[in-house]
Amino acid sequence: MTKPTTLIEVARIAGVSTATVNRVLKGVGYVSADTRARIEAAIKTTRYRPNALARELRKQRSMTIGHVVSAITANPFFASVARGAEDVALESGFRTLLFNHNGSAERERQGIERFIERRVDAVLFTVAASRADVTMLIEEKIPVVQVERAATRDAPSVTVDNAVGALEAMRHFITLGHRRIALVGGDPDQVYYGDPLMRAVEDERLGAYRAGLAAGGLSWNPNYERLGQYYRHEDGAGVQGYTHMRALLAGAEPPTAVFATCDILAAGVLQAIYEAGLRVPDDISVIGFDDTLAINLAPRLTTVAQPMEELGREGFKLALAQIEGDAEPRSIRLPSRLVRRDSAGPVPSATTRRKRA
Amino acid sequence: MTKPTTLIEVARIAGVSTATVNRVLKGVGYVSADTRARIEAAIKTTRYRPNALARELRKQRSMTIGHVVSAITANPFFASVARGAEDVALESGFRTLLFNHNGSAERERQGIERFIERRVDAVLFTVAASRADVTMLIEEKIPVVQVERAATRDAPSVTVDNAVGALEAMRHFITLGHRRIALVGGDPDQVYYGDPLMRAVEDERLGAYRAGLAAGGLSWNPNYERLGQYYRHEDGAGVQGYTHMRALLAGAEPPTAVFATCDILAAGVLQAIYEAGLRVPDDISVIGFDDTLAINLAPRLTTVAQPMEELGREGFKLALAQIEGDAEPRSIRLPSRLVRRDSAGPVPSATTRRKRA
DNA sequence: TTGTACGCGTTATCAA
DNA sequence: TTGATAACGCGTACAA
Repeated sequence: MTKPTTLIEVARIAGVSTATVNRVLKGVGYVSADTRARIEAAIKTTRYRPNALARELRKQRSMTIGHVVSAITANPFFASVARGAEDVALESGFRTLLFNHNGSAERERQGIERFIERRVDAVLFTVAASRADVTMLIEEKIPVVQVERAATRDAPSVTVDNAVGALEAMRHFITLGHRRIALVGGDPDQVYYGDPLMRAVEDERLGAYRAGLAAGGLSWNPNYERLGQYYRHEDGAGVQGYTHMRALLAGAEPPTAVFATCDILAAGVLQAIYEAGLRVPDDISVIGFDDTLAINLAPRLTTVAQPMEELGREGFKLALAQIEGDAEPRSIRLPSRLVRRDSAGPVPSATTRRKRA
Repeated sequence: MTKPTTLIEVARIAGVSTATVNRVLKGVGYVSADTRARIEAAIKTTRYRPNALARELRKQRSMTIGHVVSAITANPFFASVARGAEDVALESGFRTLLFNHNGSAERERQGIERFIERRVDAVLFTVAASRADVTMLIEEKIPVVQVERAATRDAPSVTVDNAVGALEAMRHFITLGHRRIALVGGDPDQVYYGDPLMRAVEDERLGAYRAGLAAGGLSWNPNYERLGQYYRHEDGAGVQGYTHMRALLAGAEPPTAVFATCDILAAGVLQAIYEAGLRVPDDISVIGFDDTLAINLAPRLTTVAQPMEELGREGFKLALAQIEGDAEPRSIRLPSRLVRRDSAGPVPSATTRRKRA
């Protein structure tokens, strides 16, 4: 509350000009050892702290990047991406301003508005709620980077090759002898209103499931494909996966393997299996996606990991490149990969299954 | 990159002074309908955005509060608290600047340093890494609020009454007929170096366990009390609970109920039980603490919930009260409460147990 | 080697 | 009803 000391005050105490104080502060230019000592003493005794607001106003550079995320509480994925971005930003002397839009385009708009007023040097979208918000920033000439999903091709993005890891998962199932493989996943048509760009994530995962089936010589069974939302913001997470799995178990020929395209869905799948008194992977194998909840589930979930922190780190780097005017910032694509843990095992033999029944 | 329009420019275009523009911007004072229209037109065509940096410098009020958290990725608890604080801050026109210290006092120090330079109006600590950082801010006359744990009595805090919910959990176990109840929890002596204030959380939970035992007429069994860290920042979460539960199961008389004082520990407990081929709650009942992972585990975990978002909200309110100079900001204490789901059931009868063995 | 002085964009006081 | 003008705290070009 008592106002902090200013540079002017330090100068007055040391009996020099602000320019000289600034020289010792920045460590540039010539300063006699004598005056330097006096100034340093003054800085110490007054506990002087530079005012970042004034500096940023003067330099026209806020050293801040805004990071819009869906909702840090809805999916640990976002927390990890945010942390990756924060870490690398800090190293470059930047701070990140985090903002949760919680799925609301209106709220996102307000957040962006404040980012602009705050004169952030760039904005990261770890999934924009609305494409309009992204394009608005582009029009304002503010560097933008889209992480995980791109809403427009007019700004660079760092996305994940979802297919590579998903195909690995499918191959794993098939190698283990599974022939009745179900999918519990996000519906490209429902997620983000089926936007042609945003749905790429779901298209890739779903595509890999189907391609994996074909590659294994298995035919596609519509009853084994359960598509919907990942989770709803209102109710608790997991319910979607649970519901899908219940339906699958109630079907004529339940699958022996389930590929859930999100760990939160996988958690629900495990709950339904548990409730049915079945064991994983003895009766049914499960593979998830993301590697968020995976390590905490029982059994420890085999899952397709996304490089979450790296997404954040690369996102920041792309932003920095634009801030510094580097020519043509390109988009980046990172791989996903299968992490084998304990939820995927050999298909139960007919005898095993009979014994258990 | 092209610099944004300034108020001066708007004034020039509208052919008035900055003072007049400011009047219409703020909606105060007298402005003729005619000039108002001209000014509004100028604002619209130039897409003018006020510069928050300049405003804050001038007003000596950053409308920003810093929020130091342990690590938003280590425990979803922190993400929820952060979100609660952000939500209510936004409503009051404040923004929050989030900072993860990741358990490092040194990193926390740097974060604080930047908060000060940024002239944040207050700082929230959702668990400080070092008491020194809290006291430093107090000396700088910057309002501080401690959330979940207090490192010093010299600043207000919003904490949780851990005992009330924990006792409820113990009573629940006892009502269900359990007599062999184990604890898997944080060790007051290890957590935060056994600091007398910081360990209050663990003291309360552990105390409630013992008190609950006594209240149920049960004797305390040292073999049933497994204390340690919650999780380590390096390796994956959950391992601690898993290890503890393995030991418990290997003992002579395994417990029929386990109270884990953190959902992450509970997740590990469930993993060990699952691996042993036992069922929850049929063979063993489990209750967790926090209500973070709970909803996603199998079976859905009965747990003692902390009002996480409310912790954040109240934390901000306490900070705001200090900023506005309200007399004597008091500390606040919120209740915890048992949330019954599917992981706690009646103690298995001797016959049931024999049949299953 | 050191100092002067202006500008960054707002807010707000005081005159007109 | 409107306008000049002085801060806010820092950085820096230029002068001394």
